[in-house]
Amino acid sequence: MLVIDKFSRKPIYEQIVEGIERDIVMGILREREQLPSIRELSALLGVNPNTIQKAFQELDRNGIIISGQGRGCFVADHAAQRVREKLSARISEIESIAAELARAGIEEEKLLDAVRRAYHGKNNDERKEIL
Amino acid sequence: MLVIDKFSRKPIYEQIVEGIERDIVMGILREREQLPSIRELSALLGVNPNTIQKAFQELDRNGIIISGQGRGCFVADHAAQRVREKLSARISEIESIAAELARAGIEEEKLLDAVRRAYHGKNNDERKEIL
Amino acid sequence: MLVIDKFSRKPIYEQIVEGIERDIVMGILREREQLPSIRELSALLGVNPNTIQKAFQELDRNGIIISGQGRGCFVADHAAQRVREKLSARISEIESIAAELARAGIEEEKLLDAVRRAYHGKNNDERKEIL
Amino acid sequence: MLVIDKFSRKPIYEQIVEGIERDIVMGILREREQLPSIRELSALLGVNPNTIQKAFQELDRNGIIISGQGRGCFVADHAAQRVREKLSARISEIESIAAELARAGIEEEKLLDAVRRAYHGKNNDERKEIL
DNA sequence: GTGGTCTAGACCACA
DNA sequence: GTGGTCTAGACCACT
Repeated sequence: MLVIDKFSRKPIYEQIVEGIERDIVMGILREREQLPSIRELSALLGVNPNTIQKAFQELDRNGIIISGQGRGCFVADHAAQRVREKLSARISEIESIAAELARAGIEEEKLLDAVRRAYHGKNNDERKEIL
Repeated sequence: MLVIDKFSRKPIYEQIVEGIERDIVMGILREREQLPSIRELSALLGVNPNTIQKAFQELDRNGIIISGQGRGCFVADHAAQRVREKLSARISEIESIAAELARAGIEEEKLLDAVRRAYHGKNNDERKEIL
Repeated sequence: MLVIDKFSRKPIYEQIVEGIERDIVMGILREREQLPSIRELSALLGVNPNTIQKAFQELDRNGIIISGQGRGCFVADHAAQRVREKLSARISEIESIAAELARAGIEEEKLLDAVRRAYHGKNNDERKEIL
Repeated sequence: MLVIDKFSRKPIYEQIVEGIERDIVMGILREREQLPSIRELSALLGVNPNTIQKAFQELDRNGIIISGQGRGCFVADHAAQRVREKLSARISEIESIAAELARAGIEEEKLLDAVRRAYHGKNNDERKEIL
């Protein structure tokens, strides 16, 4: 859980943000639960504390965690809900890629299949039967 | 044709690459046709020549244009085809975003609708994200 | 009386200070009355004793409580009066915020309304900013 | 214009954010105008580039400036408007202070006067006749 | 112990 | 040249 790839083009702090959001949305991290401290995570991931701090700051800013001096960081109330909203915004990303492909003459069915594969493919995790 | 937005998040050279690819795939630029020179484009778009240069390099590297030294740049044979192949690769991008949203519990129908909107909706303006 | 919110942005010791001041000014705590001991309060609020200690120090420093060693803490004479003076100082805080908003072109009436709402409105819950 | 106080309790980066916002709302910085580069400001203010960067990042995040690699930072379209909205949010700050003072028995008229002073006092800058 | 800010200095991608 | 990320290491306020 929460592995980061130091050589990815995606900034480390973003990987951390997304990793934590993923843990929240999947229920691995529960609301009001305390997160590992910045220094702890820093040691754990082999990443500079400032980098973790930046990730936490971003999460805090978005109301996904609450952090306070001397107290530590906690998953905020309704965090999962907020993450879901944030993810919903990515739908427009799909729409804009699709529009680009549409213009280039790629068949619509191919894209629809890609989406269906993502939802029904073998790669779906065990959460399906939970919901 | 080929407007660039200096205030977009997207790197300028990338906007140029995509703009030219779009023109090729839509038949506005035809195979073996000569492209404007770097200096011309630079003046036309109000963009640093180095930036145009970088875009052309990228297109050359992908076999979409041929840029011999001194003789100017030409649309490569089968360029449209190659662009289409390149774009097809973006389907997997959609699939991976879809997988992420699936994991977060976003409904499949929302994504399918986004794709359909892109194909059948009016006003498919790719520059939406530019702000 | 005196609930603290561990998830608030406001430091816990500050919440305690303000809570006690509020109780004094509202007559819930009377002058010369003894306050609960640090250990008691600590247990009661689920808060680190050092934090209570810090809050009491602050109150002592401002002459609002008297904390002799070992004998416990007592509400000081004229405590309510001092709290009121301290609060009056916050009027200048309002003035400086108002000046800032004035400079930005916010309408005066909006601020006057905010004040009137605070005095005449229902449901004046200070803990609004807590999230 | 844009002086910072290194010894203030308010973080330097916040002072910079507010200073720039103030300049925007007062029309000193106009929309689409380029800001000084991070390194320039850094030298100018005697502050570490990272600190400036943090301030700019915050402004960017709020859509008040737009910054892009290699391009520099620019005041965003509708920046002044956004700043004004952000400031409007501070009215609730006034309301919550007012509520606190109301509870303590401070007279309403004192607060109203404070607001009026801010709007009609001698401290008002020259922008009054401009609007 | 915790998180938050700041500095110094490096490296990268973009124009 | 520009902004963006990361590291190392310091100091502060809060628990």
